[in-house]
Order: sequence, then C-alpha cells, then structure tokens
Amino acid sequence: MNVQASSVCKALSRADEECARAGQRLTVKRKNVLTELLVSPTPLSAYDIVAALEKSHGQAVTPMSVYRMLDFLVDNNLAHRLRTENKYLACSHITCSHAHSVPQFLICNRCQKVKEIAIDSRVLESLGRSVAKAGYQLTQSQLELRCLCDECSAKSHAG
Amino acid sequence: MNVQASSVCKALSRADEECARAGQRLTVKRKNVLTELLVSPTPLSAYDIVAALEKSHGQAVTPMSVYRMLDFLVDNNLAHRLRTENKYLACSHITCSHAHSVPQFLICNRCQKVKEIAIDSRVLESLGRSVAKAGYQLTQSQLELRCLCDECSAKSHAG
DNA sequence: TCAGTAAAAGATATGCTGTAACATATCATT
DNA sequence: AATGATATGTTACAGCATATCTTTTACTGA
Repeated sequence: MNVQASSVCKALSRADEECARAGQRLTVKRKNVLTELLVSPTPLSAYDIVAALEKSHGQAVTPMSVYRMLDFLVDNNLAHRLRTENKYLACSHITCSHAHSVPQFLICNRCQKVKEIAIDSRVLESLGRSVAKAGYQLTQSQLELRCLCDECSAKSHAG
Repeated sequence: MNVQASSVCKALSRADEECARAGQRLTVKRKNVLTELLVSPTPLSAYDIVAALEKSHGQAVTPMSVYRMLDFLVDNNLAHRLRTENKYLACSHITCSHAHSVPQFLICNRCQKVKEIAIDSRVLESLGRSVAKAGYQLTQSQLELRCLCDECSAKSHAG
C-alpha cells in the first residue's frame, strides 16, 4: 500500500468516526464518492464523479445521486464546494482534530490544483471592516482566490 | 426624463466613447444588453436578459447572442460577471474617469442587491501576503463576498 | 460605387449544472 | 413482521453555457 492509499484510508476511517459521532451514516456509496475526491489531484464536478465511479467501481450512478452524496459530504464537513468552479474537493482537515474554521481556497489558474488554507483572522477582520465601511456586513468569508501555485510559478520562471 | 434614465444615458454615452477610443463597436444590440444591466436593480443571468429584451424591445434574441454580447461588455470593462451567481451586472464605474482597479463585490444574501467596491489596497496586500505564506501567488483578486446589505440589516433588526 | 473582407449576429444543436417529485430499498427499533 | 426514518433509484425538467455553421452588417480600399 503506497503513501497515498494509506492517507486515504486514514481519512476514510476518520470520516467514519466523525459521522458516527454526529449520528450520521457514511454509507459505502458516500464513501466511494469521498474516495474519488480524496484521490483526485484536482477538484471534480458531479459529472466527473459519475464517470470516475463508473470507471473504478463499474457502478452506474446518476448525477442526482452524486449531488445528494456531495450534499451530505459538504454538510458534514468532509468536502467543500467551490462555487466559482462548480466543483468539489475533499476537506483537507478530515484527519485533523482541531475545529473547522471557514476555509479559503487558493486555486491555481494553470494546473487547477487547489490548496485549502485558513487565512489569518486579522486579515479577515480588516476585510470585514472594509466591507463595513461600504455599509454591508460580511456574513460568510469562504474566499476562492485565483492564484499561481508554487510549482507552476517555478515552471514559468524557468520557461 | 427621470434621474435613473438620465444616469443610464450618461453611462451609455460614456460607454460609446470608451469603445470608440479602444476601436471597438458598441452596436445597438450590445447597447440594449448594457441598458438592461444598467436599469436592473440586481444582477441578471443571460436568460434573464433574453426575457428582458423580449419584453422591452420585442426582440427575440437567442441566449447565444446574449452570451456573446455579455462577453464583449465584460472584455471592455462595461460589465462584470459574478462567477458565484452565474449573473452579470453593469460596471459601476462606466461614468468615472479613473482607471479601473480590480473590483470586489458585496452580494446581499437577502435582497440580491450587489455593491461594487474597491477594497483598501492595504487589505488586499495583506491578503496577498497570507496567500504567499502558503506558497501561492495571488493573480487576481475579484472577490465575491456574501453579505447583508444596509437596508436588509436594518429590516432584520426592526423585525 | 462596388467588390472584398472582417466583425457581428442569427440559427441550430448540444453539453453541463442542478433540482423537483415521486418510487423503492435499506436499516433500526419495537 | 410492522413501523418509521434515512438513503437511493428514476424520470423529468429548468437553467447555464458553448460549438459550429450560416447569414448579415459595416468598414476598407481600389
């Protein structure tokens, strides 16, 4: 078993525990969807997942079902939805014990890789103050930021 | 002519000038699309615009055409696309002379009204530094922030 | 003026994203 | 086994977006 497979296993068993604690059922199908997200290097659309499940399990799952399973995963903090991309990705912190704060996402424009981070709360507070100056109240701060990732940045300097 | 109509006219003639300067053609149809965006209190989807043009001009325009016109308007800084909403809105600064900086959008969760602002550059810089700490380079900072607007906030305190 | 050309718009088709509504299956408890 | 709750299957459809090909428009230069 390689490193990735091991970390996927760990994430899955952790997800099991979390669901059990919350009185939620991480069924086999839901787990399969989560697995696809965990093994994918980039976020997946619902239809990507339909195709991936077909390929890896020979299961013919409808988009409708996938959307429901994704809703479950998102509701239980096991996955996130990127609204600007119409894609989904596994939560990076399934295996962490600390409480989940609002995630922010750095999306590489070139390779589509996404990094989930927690931005310094002071930065978010000053963002909130900027918004307040405009007369609005910030109610949610899941940012999706377009970036160039470290690897792509290195490549473009080399090229 | 009421205040709104006057400001729409002003925006349209300004848009004309800008396009002329850039060697671009602001055709009647494109102007009609821009007008719909200018008069709408909230952002519109492409299909909303199809319906609006049908209603106000009796024109049967296909979604395909509307998307092309929207692309033109966005490319020429006359309109913006909200990626989280799949909607479009007129640029707030058509009538301003200053250079366009990257816009940020405050989207009211309750009434869907959107305010376009330019966030304090120091806040954006610190955001950029947070991103850099994660090894990424921020390449674009069009934020779409979920908020409660001033009016809705007042209402919810009253209610 | 008029042909040539490029940009714009029309027309048709198709694919992707997401939800509604209702039927069936599975599981836990009694 | 009967019940109720949750999960999944099925079908249909609404909304968002792009591909491709054709026709029209409007600018250019002889």
